[in-house]
Amino acid sequence: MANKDKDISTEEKIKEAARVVFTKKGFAATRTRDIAEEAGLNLALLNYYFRSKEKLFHIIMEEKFEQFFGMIIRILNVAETSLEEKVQAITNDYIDMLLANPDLPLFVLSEIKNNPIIFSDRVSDRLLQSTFYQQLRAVRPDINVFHFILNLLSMIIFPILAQPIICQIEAFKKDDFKKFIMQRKKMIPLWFKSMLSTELV
Amino acid sequence: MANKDKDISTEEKIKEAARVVFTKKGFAATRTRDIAEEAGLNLALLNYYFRSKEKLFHIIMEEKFEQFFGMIIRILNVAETSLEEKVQAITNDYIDMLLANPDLPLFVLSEIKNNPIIFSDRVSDRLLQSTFYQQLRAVRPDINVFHFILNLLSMIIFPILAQPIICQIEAFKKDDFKKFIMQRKKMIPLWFKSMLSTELV
DNA sequence: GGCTGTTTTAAATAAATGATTAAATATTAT
DNA sequence: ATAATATTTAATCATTTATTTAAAACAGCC
Repeated sequence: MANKDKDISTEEKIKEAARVVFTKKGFAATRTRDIAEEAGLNLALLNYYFRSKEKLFHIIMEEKFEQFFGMIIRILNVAETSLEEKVQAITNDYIDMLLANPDLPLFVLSEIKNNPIIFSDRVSDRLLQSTFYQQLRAVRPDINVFHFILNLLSMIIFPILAQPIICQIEAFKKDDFKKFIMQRKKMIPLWFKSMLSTELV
Repeated sequence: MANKDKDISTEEKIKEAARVVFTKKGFAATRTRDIAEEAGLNLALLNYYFRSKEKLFHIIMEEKFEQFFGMIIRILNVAETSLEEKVQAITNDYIDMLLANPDLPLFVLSEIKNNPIIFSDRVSDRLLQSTFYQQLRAVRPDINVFHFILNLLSMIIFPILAQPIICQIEAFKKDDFKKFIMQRKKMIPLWFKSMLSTELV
């Protein structure tokens, strides 16, 4: 084998370019030439290192799915933390992650819709067996607590999805958007708590 | 001019097929052949009636943007209704519309992101000048009430976006998803009210 | 029926794009 | 240093796909 440094370097350059372009434009809209250009490399190298556009895409997609779901699952499954602590942790860490990866949610939602494979690691099951889920059920045995999980994720993720719309509002420039989202770090846990104790008439 | 009925019929057949395919797959992933096939018509007719794939797409896109934003803007601008009534109306009507058009939100978000044009009718400005916005400010002058608008839309729209994920959960079959969303019609207004009266520490 | 303009069709064209090849260059091992 | 191996490049191929064309089918009208 040749120089390991260089091997990793070009292969990783391609993957990094693929991450950027695929998550920004999705599978169908990205051309292999876009990735090669983003990486500053010859087009043929994509097929040399990864056999095809599809194979490269699958690698990136799996990575991104793990990035999207992994953090949620891990936090919700911690046994020692309280409900409030989990909400706080999700809100904080997930907002930070999404601000650093604003293309991630739309990418994941789009590609799952195009190709609703059964998740290899059964994300959904792990969610339903999480300690968070059990803790919620203990507080609100009267309703399907999946509503609350969805509300929490909605309030965190949707504003990121809507960023291109929100940023067209006069009052919002690039910087303001980040500030606006950061404000939510404090408020979402409070709102969540209020919702959780809302009586259904 | 020849038979008007037939003119409208084929032209409308193409538009209807284009609505279905474009909203399901987005611009890049749909081939003109897909639309022709969906319409049951010869491929060349697309270019005969509409000059190009792009021109046809723009027509559908404008339609869909109006469908997505129009109802919100109209309800939020009614002068006579109370805050509670507006929340109730948005929740009810918008959930119904989205259940009938589940591909709409992802389509709109994707295409706006690809091409963040300034909206011709200034959706964002109309939102900031709506009576709903003023009513919210009257109740909560202490914080940026755009947070509340976003929370409301998040809780309504995000579950539809996440349907392909949600429906992989064992407990959710197609029918259950609709029931689940319908339950939210009653709860979202109550949750919203709770959030609105949440004190920030 | 025959003329006129419109609509539809099948086939041709041209551009875009994923993939391959063969030669050139660089790296490693002997 | 030299052979062997691995990587990179430019050019090309093959396929897909949007668009055009030219002729056929059709409708309305005198």
